[in-house]
Amino acid sequence: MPRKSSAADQPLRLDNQICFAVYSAAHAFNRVYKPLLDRLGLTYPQYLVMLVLWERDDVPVKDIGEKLFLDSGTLTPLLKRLEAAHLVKRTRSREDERQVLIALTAQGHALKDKARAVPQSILAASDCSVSELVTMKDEIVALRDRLNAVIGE
Amino acid sequence: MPRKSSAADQPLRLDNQICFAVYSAAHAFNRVYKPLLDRLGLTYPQYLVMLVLWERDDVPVKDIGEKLFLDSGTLTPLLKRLEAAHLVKRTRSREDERQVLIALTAQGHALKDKARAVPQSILAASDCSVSELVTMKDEIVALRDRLNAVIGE
DNA sequence: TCACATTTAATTGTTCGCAATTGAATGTGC
DNA sequence: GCACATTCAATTGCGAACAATTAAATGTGA
Repeated sequence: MPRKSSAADQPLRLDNQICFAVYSAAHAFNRVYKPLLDRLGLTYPQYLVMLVLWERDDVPVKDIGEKLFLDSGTLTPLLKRLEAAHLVKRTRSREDERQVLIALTAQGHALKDKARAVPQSILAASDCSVSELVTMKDEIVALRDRLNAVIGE
Repeated sequence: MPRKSSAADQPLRLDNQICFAVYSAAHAFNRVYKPLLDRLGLTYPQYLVMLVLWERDDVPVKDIGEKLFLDSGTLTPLLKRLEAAHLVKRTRSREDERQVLIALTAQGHALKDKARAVPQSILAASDCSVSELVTMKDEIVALRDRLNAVIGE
């Protein structure tokens, strides 16, 4: 027999869960990005790595991982694919042979100009004012940082 | 030579992108959920499927996919793993042989009680009032729905 | 110096997520 | 009734994401 929906079930309802809101919004973003990034020959995580490198070049894998909250298990194969696409170069550091430094190639640098169109398209798709998005972004980042703080315990 | 940071670069800065806020928050949630869901023997996407089924049982794969924004390529293997864990049963519909109906087993139903502890722990980890979370959730859902509307064009 | 811990990438194995394709079942227009 | 399109799940292949392990380089303490 079907059970009656009870007040005790409310916290378990899908629509009440902020995590699902975030999870499904992340996928929605991914789907909006897909056609834009296809033109650049990048996946979304690859695009994030390129964003990091466009800000600062010649950094160890670890630094990229800290900025994106990703580990080497994710980044190593991703960076190898970027290298195969001639966008980055991977070289062992002279000072510390454990580190692999990631540097942009000329092609990698050049891609930045093509990438400038992307945030504009995303803004349009969001159908939202910049100030609203900035407020939301800050709230989500604050939540993320509180969650990450709990993990480190 | 290193290029000077310019105003034109601002939209490309990682910290300015709401999509990265959402993306990284989703991963942070995942990491907080991990130890909680390990006790239930579920991954996070599996947990989402169970949330759907706890609300309504005996539904075709497609219905689950519409609620979670996932397709059969993701759900079919996931549901087979849930079946292997004796939490659901997959049977072809009599009325429409194309459909596979997903029903909870007794174990699957029983797991709901153990799952009630999860949202409480997440709320605690969020370190945030319920009303704040509800507001954020509604904003994020609204954004997600606008993004999804663009995709369907 | 030498044993030991720490740091850093790489590797392996499992699970998502999705595009593209396949194949069977169903619905439709004529 | 029959060709045709549509619907639905399954499959295949690729790219994340992460846990756990490995291996090499570096740092530290006695």
